[in-house]
Order: sequence, then structure tokens, then C-alpha cells
Amino acid sequence: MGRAPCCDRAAVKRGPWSPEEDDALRDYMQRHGNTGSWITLPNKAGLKRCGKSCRLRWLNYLRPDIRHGGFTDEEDTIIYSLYSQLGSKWSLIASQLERRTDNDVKNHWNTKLKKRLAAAAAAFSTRRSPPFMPLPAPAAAHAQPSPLLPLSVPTVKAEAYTYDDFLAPTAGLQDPFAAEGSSSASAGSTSASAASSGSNWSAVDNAGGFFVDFCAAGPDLAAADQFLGGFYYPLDPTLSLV
DNA sequence: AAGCCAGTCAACCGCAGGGGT
DNA sequence: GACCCCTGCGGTTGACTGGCT
Repeated sequence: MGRAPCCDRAAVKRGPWSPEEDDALRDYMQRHGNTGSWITLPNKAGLKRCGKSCRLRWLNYLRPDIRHGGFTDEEDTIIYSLYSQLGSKWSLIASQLERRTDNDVKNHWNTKLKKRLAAAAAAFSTRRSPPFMPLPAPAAAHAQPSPLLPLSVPTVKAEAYTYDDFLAPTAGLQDPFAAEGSSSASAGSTSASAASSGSNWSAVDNAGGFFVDFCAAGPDLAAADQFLGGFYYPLDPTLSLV
């Protein structure tokens, strides 16, 4: 049998929204907000749409306080980083980016970032041997919870993240690439860290990428002091598909 | 010019979970 | 506690577009 549909499919319009429908929904939301339920909104707004469709259209497209496309490198880094810790918690990830929707972040990941990362990891793995972290393992993929997880960062911050929110490891932790025994990896690397830049994130440049380190953080992030891990973020444009 | 293909993104679908009764 | 309703979420689909042959 299956679940009953949320509305009468024969009676509602589906597919792309027309400018007139957008105007009707925008006008209604600006006049009244969504004080009632999404289910009843289409009738009130004079729309022949499912309530869920109205909600999605408003939240992902019509809302005035959102941006579309044009993801910055900084946003990409934040998405990579949060994905490596949280997996596909798109709403959570989007909540950490200013004026981005979960749908936008998800599409951006699926169409660009995932491929870029996979290509970079594939290219990189032919050049180097372990140990290193070629791909951020989604949190959901962990058979057992890592002692490093959960990361406290994403759940508490109200405003958007910046590079500075990815905190430097405690002193004395080794660059994972240094363990390869190649002196060139460390000697030839450059490091952007709290010590050198005043910033509190750490990214060690190795062979065309950055190993971004994470630390545990208290609710205000300022109290972070426990190293949690990190992942490799390749920046070499020659490794990118796009 | 036409057809094909891959990339992009808006929109849909179904499930999970919260809140109310 | 059980049930129902509604919202939010993540996965997936399909229309559209631009580039290539």
C-alpha cells in the first residue's frame, strides 16, 4: 500500500514554478510569514501547490536572505572539513555557512567537491604511500564511533565559520606526512598556523595540498585545546577536474 | 545543423522524528 | 503509551543547458 501522499497529486501543480507562483508565495510570506502550517498555506496564498513544495520553494529559493552559487574557496574548505567530521548532514553544514541552504550545499558537494576530492585523492595516491588521509571518511561510515568524535564544533556556533574556526593542534603533534620518513615533505612544506599568522587554524602544506587539523572545542570555541584529527585538502589545481 | 553527452540545479519523494492529543 | 499530523531532512530524479563531435 505505502504511505498516503501528503496532498492530492491530481489536484496540485508540480514541476517548475512560474514567476506568477513565485510572486504569490513571496507576497504571502512577506505579508503574513508562515504563521500557520505549510499544509494550509497554498490555499491561503491562492496556490495550487503542495504545502511541501511551497516550503521547499521558499526555503531554498525565494527567501530573501540566501545566496546561490559562487561558492568561495573558504566555503569549500569549510564544507570539506565539516563533511569529514559529520558526513552528509547537509542542514548542519549549511547552518555553518552564511546564507546557504542545505540543498545548495548538497548540490555543490555532489556536482563539484566530491569529484574534485576523488580526483585529487586518486592522483595523489599514485604519488605517495600511506600513512595519510586521502579522503574524509563520512562520520556515518565509521563502524565504531571514533574516540575523536563527535566533534563539538558544528552544533553550537550561530554565525558562519571561517578559517579561524578550525583550530590549531596542540604543540608537539606531528605533521602526519613527516612520518613517511621523507625529510623533504617537512622541510619543503610551508605552514599556516596560529604561531605564524595569529590565526587559530592549522594547515600544513605538503605536495600540493593542506592537511587541516581539528581540535576539540568548548561551546565558545575559544577553549579548544584537544587535537581531534584532520584531513588532507588538496589545493593543487592540476589535480582538479574543474 | 543535429545529435549526444555530461554537468548543474530545482524539485520531488519518502522516511524519521517531534509535538500535540 | 499510542496514534496522528506536520515539519525537516537526505537521497534521488529529471529538466535544462552548454560543450563536443
